[in-house]
Amino acid sequence: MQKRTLLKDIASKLGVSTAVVSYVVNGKEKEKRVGKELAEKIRKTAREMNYVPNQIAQSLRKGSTKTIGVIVADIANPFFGNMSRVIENEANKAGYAVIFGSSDENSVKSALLIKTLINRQVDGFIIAPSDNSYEQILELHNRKIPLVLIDRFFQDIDTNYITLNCHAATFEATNYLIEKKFKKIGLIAYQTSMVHIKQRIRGYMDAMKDHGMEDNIRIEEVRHGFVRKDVEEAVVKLVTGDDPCDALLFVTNSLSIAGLYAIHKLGIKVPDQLGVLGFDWNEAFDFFYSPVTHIDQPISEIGKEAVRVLVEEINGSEKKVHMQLKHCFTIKDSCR
Amino acid sequence: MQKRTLLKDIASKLGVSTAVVSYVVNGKEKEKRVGKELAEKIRKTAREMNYVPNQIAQSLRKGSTKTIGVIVADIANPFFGNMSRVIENEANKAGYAVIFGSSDENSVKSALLIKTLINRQVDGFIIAPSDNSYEQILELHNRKIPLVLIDRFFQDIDTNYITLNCHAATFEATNYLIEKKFKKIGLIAYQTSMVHIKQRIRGYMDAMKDHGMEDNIRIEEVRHGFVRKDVEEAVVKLVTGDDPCDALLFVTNSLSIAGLYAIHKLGIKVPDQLGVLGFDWNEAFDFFYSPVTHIDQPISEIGKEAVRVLVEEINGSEKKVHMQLKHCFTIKDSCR
DNA sequence: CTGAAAGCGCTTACAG
DNA sequence: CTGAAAGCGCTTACAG
Repeated sequence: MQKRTLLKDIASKLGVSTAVVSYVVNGKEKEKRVGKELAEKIRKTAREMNYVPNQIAQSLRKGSTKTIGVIVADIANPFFGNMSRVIENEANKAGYAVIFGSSDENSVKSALLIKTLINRQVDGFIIAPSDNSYEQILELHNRKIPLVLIDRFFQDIDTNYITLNCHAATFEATNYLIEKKFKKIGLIAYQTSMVHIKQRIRGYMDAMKDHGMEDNIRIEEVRHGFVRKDVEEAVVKLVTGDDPCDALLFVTNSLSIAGLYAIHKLGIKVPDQLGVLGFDWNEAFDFFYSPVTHIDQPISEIGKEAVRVLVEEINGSEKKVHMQLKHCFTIKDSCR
Repeated sequence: MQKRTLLKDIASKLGVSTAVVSYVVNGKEKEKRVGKELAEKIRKTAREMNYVPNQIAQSLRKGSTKTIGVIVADIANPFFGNMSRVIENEANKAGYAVIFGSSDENSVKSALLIKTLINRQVDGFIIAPSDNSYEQILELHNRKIPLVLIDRFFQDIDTNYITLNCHAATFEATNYLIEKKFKKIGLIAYQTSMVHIKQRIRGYMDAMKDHGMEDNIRIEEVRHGFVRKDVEEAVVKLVTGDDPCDALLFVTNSLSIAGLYAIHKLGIKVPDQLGVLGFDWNEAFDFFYSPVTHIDQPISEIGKEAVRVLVEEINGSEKKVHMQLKHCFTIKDSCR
């Protein structure tokens, strides 16, 4: 094993103290008024000896690891995969490394991840909080650990958050379906107490009510961990029988995909027999025989803002940022 | 900010040395023969004061960070997203955290990521090496930094690697197409010097030759960073004109998707006018109007083995592991 | 302009 | 059985 160069190796080679070397390699030669030739000599030797600072030692000394912890539901889900990619890029640009963890919407896993990351002294967190993680987030908040929530938030914890304006998204989507003359619009959502889902449901309900269609409101809530099965049952329930829905609105990426599988299996023709409106983009939407009209989240903007706000809090900002960004609406063929 | 509990806080509260406290919280009370009641008292106090060890300090002292660096081409690509998820789970089980980075198949980014992760003292690497990263991998190898390559490898660097047996995969796929009476089978690959792609091309060529079809070999190589455009041009070139291909074989996930877009756009009917065979699973394959027959990689096994082998090397194993796993073959409708 | 020394929070060989 | 002390590799206030 080729030995790593240390600060003191450079210092002893040059017969100076580690302090000067540290000043120079950290670009503080000006304020510490290190001699010009000495500085040059140190830089040259450092380069020759291939010196790279040990960041663990720096971290311990400075109390900052330049690392952020990111917890999402599942990094293999395209929505979170793309989001993670944006966060990674932005964080790296700002000099931070990122440790990712997937909670699977499970509060036990989430608690474990948070604990692990705290042990590792991350400078802050970006979290898409799972159901039942209220106490965990509250504790981070109380301990004043820099934190930005994404995708979801808690109404009575005053953390930073960057989310979609979910109500506006499903409100517009529902209005669009109504405008396209769909009458019996069913909604498929998760069974959860999380606000973002509640808002999505509320947006749908408000649009229905605005058009005097409250009697046609049909909502099915499915369980995490049983998505494929529950969605299939929900679709069957909503579109078969003697008073079937003529359109379905799904409120997340994974629900949309599971819904498409179910619709495909039932042999129902989209959009002739059934209008379909999805949430978040998924490559598969484009390849469905009737490309899927959907709500698009500004993933890139959410990720960038999350990193920006987090870095500001790490640097001492006390102002809490609450952003609810606007969706985009991509019209394809599935509900014309 | 609620102050963090330190080892010495517990020690001074109990009037003992930090040494004993350290022994107890690390479960070494047996071998250090700490008194039973004292051990119990320390454990209780640690719990009450909510003690969690500062892992940065531990790392500095022990010279091990219990962190691994993972570099893939793009974590937002489903293949690498799923792979990363497996690696994350396995690493966490083994007590390691994971720092991810995406190289975008760019050797400059890759070099930067490796440097950053080395500064951060990761205990080892799992890397899907990008084109032109030969020197970087060689240096890691020479410095004896624990390392497992996945998905790709270099023939003349004796690192651990866990990959697919790529030759076997395209060999079988091509044989399948031939068996289904396709005659002019075109291949779309990346323009690269990486062995895994070369092997995939070779598997196709060998199968063609075995059937005396060497004159029908048609290969197009596209550039990273221009996938959508180049693949479209390649498809046009291969399937139009006066001697068109009757089937196309794609050698990666992203090429397959780009190919499906192009085929869709051209209005070509699959499988009647053109057989299609893809690489790696993608949700979109299932939703293409003619679900895509494809080669499936054992992602879960690759990820698990990679972590297992890496942890063994970190723990001192000198034996290099070279595994080329067998693919699965999923038959759908796109080339019957 | 430069250096000696303390200290970040741990672990562990050593002495008692 | 227990404690005092060194040391991991840095940074930085302080003294000269």
